[in-house]
Amino acid sequence: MTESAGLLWGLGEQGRPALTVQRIAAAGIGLADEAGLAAVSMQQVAGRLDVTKMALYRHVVNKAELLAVMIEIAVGAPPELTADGWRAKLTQWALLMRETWQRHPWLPEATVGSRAMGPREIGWTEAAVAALGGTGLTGAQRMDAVFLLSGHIRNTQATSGTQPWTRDKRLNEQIAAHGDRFPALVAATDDAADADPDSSWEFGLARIFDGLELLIQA
Amino acid sequence: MTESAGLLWGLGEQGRPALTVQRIAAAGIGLADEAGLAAVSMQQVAGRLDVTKMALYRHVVNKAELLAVMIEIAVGAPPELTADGWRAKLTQWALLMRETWQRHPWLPEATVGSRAMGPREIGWTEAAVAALGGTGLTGAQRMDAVFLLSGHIRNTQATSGTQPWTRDKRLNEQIAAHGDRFPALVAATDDAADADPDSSWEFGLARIFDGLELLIQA
DNA sequence: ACACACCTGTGTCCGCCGGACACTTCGGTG
DNA sequence: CACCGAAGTGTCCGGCGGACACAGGTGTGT
Repeated sequence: MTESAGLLWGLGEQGRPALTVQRIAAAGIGLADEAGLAAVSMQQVAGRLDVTKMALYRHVVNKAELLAVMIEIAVGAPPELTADGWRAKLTQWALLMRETWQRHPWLPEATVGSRAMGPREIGWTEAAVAALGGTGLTGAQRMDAVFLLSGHIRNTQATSGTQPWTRDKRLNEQIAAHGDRFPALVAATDDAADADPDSSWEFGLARIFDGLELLIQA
Repeated sequence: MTESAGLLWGLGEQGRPALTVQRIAAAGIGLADEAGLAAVSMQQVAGRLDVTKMALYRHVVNKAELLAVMIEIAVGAPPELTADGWRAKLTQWALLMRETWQRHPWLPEATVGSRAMGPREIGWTEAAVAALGGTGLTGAQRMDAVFLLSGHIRNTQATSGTQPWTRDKRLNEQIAAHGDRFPALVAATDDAADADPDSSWEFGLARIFDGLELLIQA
């Protein structure tokens, strides 16, 4: 009685809404969205919740687990692919995944290496592999195709996977400065000067799909 | 006189061969090769040279510069592509780059993000772009093609870029445990159980080259 | 011959990191 | 009322990158 009365009365000005894994992960995601993955330290996350860093260790066993929960929450529920045909389905899938990764630019960086994957993350892979269902590809080929595609998505995500020499100012300067040593690069970059900055994404996607189509038709 | 005599006499047991950027970078590379990029700290590198960590800062301005020098030395001189035709040339290029990255498994991890590239590293890109010289592709397309290809190399390099769900034991266990939720994955992995572990590499390479060939012929 | 400047390496200090461990505090139950 | 377990805290540790002042030797101008 007394305690439930206390809870009721306390509800209004409840200063501390009780620490949960969800709230901790949300704080970490917010931090990563704003300041990058490197800014996610136990103290920063704790500070954002007005709590000592050690309090977090009551809810996550270590930083890796916090990261895992952050990823699982940030990727969100896997999509339903409504388009017709594997190519349209995979295009839809790639765009959705790209959107998600653009909303959380630290995701590519955080999802490298061997680690525990949550059900939502696996669900995304499931959706892509399922899209290749009626194509006649073997299981290994379907897995490899999804791997190839998602690798490309990761690589064209600016924050982490990207090769710096696509639109890198410093690189272009260096190429120009030592043009005699890199004639092919000078020619290519001159020609590419006013190209769509998103071209690598669409270019790669088209090549991959064309290559897959050739295999499927054979 | 005295000092040259001292130098001569000292030559035999010259305890300290003088710190240079090359020696420092070599120590860093050795460390990274053996224990991974994470093991490369200023103190560890210094310890390997029997020197205080602060001594290193006389030769490199900060850790990022040390990393840059390590990369430039580790990638080595760019190759001469002797094969005939763009496809054979790029295959040769990809294999050589893959060899280099296998010799230094930390390279993929170290070469992400925006950073200063050295002449040797740029030279590798030059070689690949040059291989696409007579194909009729525009400059932007040649750059995008090389970007796509080298992204695939990075992604299939086990240490960093790889998606864990290719041959990950834990993942396969989880798929099996919750098979009802991931029917397409169950089917695909069952079928792929005894596949070549290197299949993703060759699969992706073939798809990319096929896609490029289609574009070049058009 | 001497003083000076420079170059190389060192010691001390700082703030930040992840994390182990022992503690308080408090609410619910016997 | 006594107890227990859960939640949050404080203290400490080793390691990290790096700023800064300093020591020692060596070459050079006077």
